[in-house]
Amino acid sequence: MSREEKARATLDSLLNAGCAVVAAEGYSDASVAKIADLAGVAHGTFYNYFEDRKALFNALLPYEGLRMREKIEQIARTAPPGVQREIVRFEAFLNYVIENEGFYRILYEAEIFAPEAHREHMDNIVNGYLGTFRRAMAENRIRRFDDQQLHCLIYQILGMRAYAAMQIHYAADQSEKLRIRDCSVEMYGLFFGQSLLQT
Amino acid sequence: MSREEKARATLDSLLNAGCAVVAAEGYSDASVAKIADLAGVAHGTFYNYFEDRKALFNALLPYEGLRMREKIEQIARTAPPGVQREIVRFEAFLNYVIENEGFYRILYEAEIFAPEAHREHMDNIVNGYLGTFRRAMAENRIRRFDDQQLHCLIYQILGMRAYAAMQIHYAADQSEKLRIRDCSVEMYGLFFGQSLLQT
Amino acid sequence: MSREEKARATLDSLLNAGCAVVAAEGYSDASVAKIADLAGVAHGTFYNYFEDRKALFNALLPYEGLRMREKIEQIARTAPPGVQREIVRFEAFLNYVIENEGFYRILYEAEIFAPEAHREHMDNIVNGYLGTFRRAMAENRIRRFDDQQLHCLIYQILGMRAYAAMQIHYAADQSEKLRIRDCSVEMYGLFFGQSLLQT
Amino acid sequence: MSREEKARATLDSLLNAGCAVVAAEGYSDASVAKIADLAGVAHGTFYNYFEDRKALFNALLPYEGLRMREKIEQIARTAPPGVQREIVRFEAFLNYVIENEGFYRILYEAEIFAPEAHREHMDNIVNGYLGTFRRAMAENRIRRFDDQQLHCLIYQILGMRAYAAMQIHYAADQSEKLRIRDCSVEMYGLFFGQSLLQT
DNA sequence: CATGAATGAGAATTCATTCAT
DNA sequence: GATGAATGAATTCTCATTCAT
Repeated sequence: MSREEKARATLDSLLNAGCAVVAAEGYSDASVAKIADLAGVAHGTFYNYFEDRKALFNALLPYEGLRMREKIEQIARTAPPGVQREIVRFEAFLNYVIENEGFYRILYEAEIFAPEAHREHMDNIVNGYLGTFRRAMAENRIRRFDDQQLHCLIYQILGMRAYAAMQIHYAADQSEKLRIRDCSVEMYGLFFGQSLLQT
Repeated sequence: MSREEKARATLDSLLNAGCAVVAAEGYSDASVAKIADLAGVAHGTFYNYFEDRKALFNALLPYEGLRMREKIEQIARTAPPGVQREIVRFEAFLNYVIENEGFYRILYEAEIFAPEAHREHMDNIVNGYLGTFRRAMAENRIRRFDDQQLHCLIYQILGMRAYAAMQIHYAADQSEKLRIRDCSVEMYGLFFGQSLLQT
Repeated sequence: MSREEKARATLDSLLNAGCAVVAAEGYSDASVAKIADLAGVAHGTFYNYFEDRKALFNALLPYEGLRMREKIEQIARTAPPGVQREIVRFEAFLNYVIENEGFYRILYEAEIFAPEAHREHMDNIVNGYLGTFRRAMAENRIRRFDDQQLHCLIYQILGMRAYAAMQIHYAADQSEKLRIRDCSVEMYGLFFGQSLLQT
Repeated sequence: MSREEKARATLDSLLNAGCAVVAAEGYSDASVAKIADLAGVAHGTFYNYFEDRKALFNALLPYEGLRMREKIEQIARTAPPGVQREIVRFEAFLNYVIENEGFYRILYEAEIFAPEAHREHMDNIVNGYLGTFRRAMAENRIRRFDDQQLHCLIYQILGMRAYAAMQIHYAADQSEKLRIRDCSVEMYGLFFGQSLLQT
């Protein structure tokens, strides 16, 4: 391995260790010592890669969040555009949460412990939806909304999926998670489908 | 003041100080020292009233959350039962968040820092909605759902209002908060109204 | 011991330990850990008495410096006022340095590590001299100087005694220290006596 | 550039960077990292030129101190030997301090952070004065002193100029610095001139 | 020689909690 | 029951130095 490759590997170790520790114990208990230990590097090495603890925290959500968004979009593209695709997107999100147990904490504690990253993550997602909705409006697939309305709409959509994820997260076992997922998708379709159609 | 009254006054001081400090700085930075100082008692006194720091945290949400729920229901009761009332409830919640700036933190950080209280708070609210919806179904005011569906529905409703609150919380100024509130209520009505009616 | 007395005793322990450690190793190597250990208290206790490490450093010079100034003035008062007394004062200072080995570091490193305290210490001493010289001028015991001149004069006097102290501090052994002291006093008299007299 | 020239250039970079950083932040905060960065070399390169951090510190004072002594002597040679020349020397020193703001720290913190270099610097200066005074005595320009007396005399002279420099260093602005300089020279002449003449 | 990532000992500081008064 | 000094484990972060490339 070249020097550069090694550095990249160390950075990845730290990011992965960061994710693992935060997933397991939350940001609050994710000490630099634990993360460095798990990454297999000296404590000081941490600070060669991150300004401080907060900097790692702010790097976690982009690192994991991008992975999630890509996975979801990849699946979403298999569905026909429009309401149908949005429902697939919702389901894909819930599946991601089910399959990546720890992601829930990384994402939902970020508002508190990695506010910059959280804001950016939110903005990214909101912007993605803005584009989707504007296209849909342009093509007359949904009714018209002004920008303010679109923003409020999107936040409420995000709230639905966030709280569906919460419900799943706190479910007792795997089969309950799956049941909640299916039922949430159904309810989401109910809410979502009828409300946005042309009148 | 009798001994008992004095004790109750001290307890209240601590709870109020706890709310104030958490509202201002978040649970994470709400040290026992700060809370005791603000309450005007010695640090040691804190432990005569709470097992430990976590115990106070878990007491905060019931203390403030009840106040909120009462305020909201009081307003909700002025509206005719059914979809209309639920929309009023939603608006009342957003108004509460606007008027009680610090409450947002007490509530939304509780999932992390006061998980027991948060769970109970959620259960209380969910149960409230369960009753409301069951009555509405019994009276044929809304379509029928089974229990699983009701739970999922309610979580999504809570998600909407939580994220509308988030949007308001991060709004730049008061007038923007009010605009978001009004627009969110409108969107909520859109989602909510059409989806639940009898088909 | 009452609670208050105990607190005072702890504070004294810390101040004395601070002096001892700084005297032995210099401010630079005087860690809070070493000082607390020597004082026989927990590390955290240190911070019940001092804002931070710098605060202790700034407390050291007043603590020791006052002791020195009192000792010197007590001796100086035994001499007749005027040039004679000033020479006694100079000698008393050198004796203090000889007898209080560690004081040299506390005093001369303070310019770097406890700048506020050093500034105040200097001002105190300068003001003391200002008074002395103004009285002497008023009584026609020395020639006249304006304020600017007095300040410059005093700084040079302080430089003499500081560097005489330095010479003593680095002397190989006790007898050499004493020789340097006596000789410095003699030279000081030479410089000092002739220059200030009325012309 | 030959290999040797390049090495010399790197060494100079490090020495100049060392001076700059110490002048700006003091020895205490002059980390190897800052110095190497400013010199434009890798951290590891530092250790090809200096055993350790202390070694650089001990190199700084000779590097800058020599420059100062040469400058001063060059000016001093323009004055007639004797008391007159010594006063010019004193003034030249104060001017050097005024013109080389950062030098004050390099010089006066050296006693603590570069004790070997400081000792040598002092010895060099003391020896310079010893020669001067011995010549002056041989030529009957000043009264006679034995070696011990000469040493004490010289230390007190050095003290005067050091503290005059301190007074200047802490002066509020440039014009005050100049006033203090002029007044200090005057007072120095008073002390110095009358005391050393033949009696 | 130059590089710069890795090291790890050690520094300052915080704070929940205890307990003698 | 109230007090507040004492505790000490834990945390974040720094930096001189090393050494494989």
